[in-house]
Amino acid sequence: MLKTIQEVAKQFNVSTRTIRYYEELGLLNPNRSSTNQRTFSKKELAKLKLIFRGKRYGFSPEEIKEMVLLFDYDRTGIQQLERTVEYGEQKMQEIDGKIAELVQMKKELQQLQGIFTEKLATLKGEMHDE
Amino acid sequence: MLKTIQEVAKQFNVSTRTIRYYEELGLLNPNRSSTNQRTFSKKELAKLKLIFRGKRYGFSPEEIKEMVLLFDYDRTGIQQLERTVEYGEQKMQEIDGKIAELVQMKKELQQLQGIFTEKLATLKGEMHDE
DNA sequence: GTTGTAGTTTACGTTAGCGTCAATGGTATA
DNA sequence: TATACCATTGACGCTAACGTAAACTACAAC
Repeated sequence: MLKTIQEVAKQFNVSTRTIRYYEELGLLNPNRSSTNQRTFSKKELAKLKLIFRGKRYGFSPEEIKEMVLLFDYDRTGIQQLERTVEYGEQKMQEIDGKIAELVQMKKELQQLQGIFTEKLATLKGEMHDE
Repeated sequence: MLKTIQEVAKQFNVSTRTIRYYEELGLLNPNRSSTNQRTFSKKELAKLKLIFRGKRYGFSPEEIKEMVLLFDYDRTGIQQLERTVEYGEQKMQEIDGKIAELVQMKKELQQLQGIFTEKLATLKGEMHDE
C-alpha cells in the first residue's frame, strides 16, 4: 500500500529529485517510516497525478497548489466547503475550455491534412498522365 | 494586413522579447520593412498561434518546431508530402489522447465535487435538526 | 533641432525546475 | 566486518525562457 520514493518515481517516470522538489514546494507531505524514509500513501499518489496533469495542461503552479490542497483538507466548515465546490466548478469550466481548444487545434491540423493529401493526389495523378 | 511586433505582442499578450526569442529559435521568419522592422504576415501569426497552443498543451519544443515547419514549406516532393501527412496523423492521435486525459481529469474533479456537495448537504441538514 | 516613441541588436541578468555531487545513515548479504 | 545498495539532507550547477539595460536608428510632433 505504502510506496517508497523509488517506486513512486518509477511509476510516474520521473527522478526521485523531482518528487522531493514537489515536497519542497509544499505540494506533498509523505509520512516517514521509523528510519525517516518517505512513504507514499494513495492520497499522495493522487496528488502527484494531479500535479503532472496540471503541468501538462498548462495550469499555473498556484492553481496546481490549490487543486492539490483540495486533497489535503477534510474541510469541515460550511463556508470552506462552499468555496471548495465553487472553485471546483470553475476548474471544470476551464478544463472544458481547454478541451475545446484542443478540438480546434485538431480541426486546423485536419485542414492542413486536407490540403496536403489533395496536393499529393494531384502529384500522383500527374505522374500517371505522362 | 501586416502587423508590427507591438501589435503582435499585444494580440498574444506577451512581450516583444518573447516574439524575438521565437525568431531566435528559428520558429518565425518575419519579413522586414524598408527600415528593417519586422512585419508579420498572416502565416507568421498562424505559426505563433500554433506555438502558444503547443506550449500550453505540453508538446515538446522539438514537436512544436516540426509542426511550425509544416507551415513554412510548400513541400513539393511526394515523399516529403507523405511524411508530412503521416506526421499530421500522428499529431492528431496525440491530441485525441490529450483530450481523453482532460476528460478523465474532469471526471475525477466531478467525483470530488460529489463528495463535497454531499458533505455540505449533510452539514446543512444537521443545522436544521437541532 | 530636440523631444518622444517605436523599432533594432547585443549582451548580461534572473528564475523555475530540476540534475548532480557530497557526506551520512540504515539494512542485508557475503 | 566489509561491501553494497537504498535512503536522507544540504548545496551547488545548469538550461530554457525570457527580462532588462545599453547603445543605436527612424520617423513624427513640437
